Amino acid sequence: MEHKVVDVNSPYPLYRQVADWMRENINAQQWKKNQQLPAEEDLAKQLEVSRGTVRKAISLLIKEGLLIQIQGKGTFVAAPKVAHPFGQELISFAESMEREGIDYETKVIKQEVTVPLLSIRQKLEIAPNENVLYLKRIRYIKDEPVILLENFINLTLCKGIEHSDFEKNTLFSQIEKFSNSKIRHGIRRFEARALTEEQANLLNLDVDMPVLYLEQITFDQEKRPLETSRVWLRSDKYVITSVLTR
Amino acid sequence: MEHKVVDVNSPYPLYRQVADWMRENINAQQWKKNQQLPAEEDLAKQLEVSRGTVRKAISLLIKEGLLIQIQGKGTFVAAPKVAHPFGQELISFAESMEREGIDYETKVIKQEVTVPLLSIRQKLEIAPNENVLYLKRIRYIKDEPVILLENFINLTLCKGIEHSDFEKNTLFSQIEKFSNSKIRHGIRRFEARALTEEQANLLNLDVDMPVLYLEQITFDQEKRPLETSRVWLRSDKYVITSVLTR
DNA sequence: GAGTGGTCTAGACCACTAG
DNA sequence: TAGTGGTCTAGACCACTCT
Repeated sequence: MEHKVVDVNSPYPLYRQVADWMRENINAQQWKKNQQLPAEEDLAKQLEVSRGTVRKAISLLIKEGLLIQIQGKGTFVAAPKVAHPFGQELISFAESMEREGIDYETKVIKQEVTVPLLSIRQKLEIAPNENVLYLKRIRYIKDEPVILLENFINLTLCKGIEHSDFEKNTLFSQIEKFSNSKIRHGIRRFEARALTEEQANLLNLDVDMPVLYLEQITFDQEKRPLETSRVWLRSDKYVITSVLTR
Repeated sequence: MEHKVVDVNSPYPLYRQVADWMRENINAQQWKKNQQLPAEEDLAKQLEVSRGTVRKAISLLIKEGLLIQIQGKGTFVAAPKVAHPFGQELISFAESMEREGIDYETKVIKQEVTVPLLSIRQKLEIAPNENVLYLKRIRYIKDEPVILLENFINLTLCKGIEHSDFEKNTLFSQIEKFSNSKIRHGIRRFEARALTEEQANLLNLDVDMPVLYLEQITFDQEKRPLETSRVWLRSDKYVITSVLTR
């Protein structure tokens, strides 16, 4: 064997290292569609971890829609590739596109420190005099506008973030850097919306074209709201799929 | 103590029994919002199960959005009640409404055995001569139409289901009964759509009102497609929320 | 330092699938 | 019957939070 898959000295937990290794095997077609994986016990022996650790890694990839398990038969690479593993894992659009290997560009339309409206203050649980960073961006795929994003970032928790370059860095990475905490969970709410004229222009769509609209609040490990955002998605260009289990 | 929470002779796994007991405690306000739960170790001792079983139960309720865990602090009842725990668990609209205690009615508009179009056949992986049950229903909440559903059910796998009464029974329950298998996972795809005139009439909306549209395929434990459906949701009346973790 | 959740192990037995 | 995943246990140690 070339080199060990898992490294006990890594800052990442073993099950995450195992999952990353498996995801690589799938992406690189080492493990092909519908192919059966080695038994959990065998993988555990090969990687020199316990079966529980292998199972935890597998369960992550099942959530992502990459693997399927059938009792008595085995573990298999899932056939349909999921466009965006949306409903399960808190993942930014940037992270999702990077994981899928999609090239995209981000254009910042507005970036300013401001005092937000009540509805935003309530979501961020801040006082009337506290500032937020307002960010308005467009994401392009193949030079076509696909996502329009408005973010309101809690400046009390993310001091200094207002000077970041959001065309080069993702919002999540900057939030984790400046808030000195970890993004842990989020709430997303889906709706269908019509576009305003300005938004339609930005997304290169007709005004009465329906788009997927979602509102999101992102929290840190202490359940403090770091950010809230509104997102308009061209569902003709960017599909949101979710794999659910029972 | 009145009686044991878990029963080793039950057909349900222990972690599910523990999760059900916890959900009951939350619903009955025995455990109130933001309240801290006993430590995992204490719960395990009290319920006479291992800590791993308690952790598995807790992780289920975290997926449902009912609990929150913070390392070093504890496990807490989540504050915001989620409208529809959508993105995580494969759950039918009927099940979700029942769990939330929402009263609803179902009206069957059409129920017929038919040979479907190619796109449906592909989703259900059936031959050109195989029949499906086509079902068109509307769900009402407080006498207002909220959800329009079209289902195509694999009749090869669910023989006899075409005579069921779908105003009295949920689709999932009938599928599991007639297919003699268990629904295990599903794929959902979100879009925004405008309504046709007929659909607008059925949902009591204007034609150009955007609605949330979703397509779904439901599979059994062997990954065979049992059903595919198209759903139109009035997002002004029925909110889809999802709690995500990282 | 005490208390909490997060990770990991080694081993056991059960339930389901297939030959 | 052999091979697979599903469940469960008991115990260990680590990382984080709070005082």
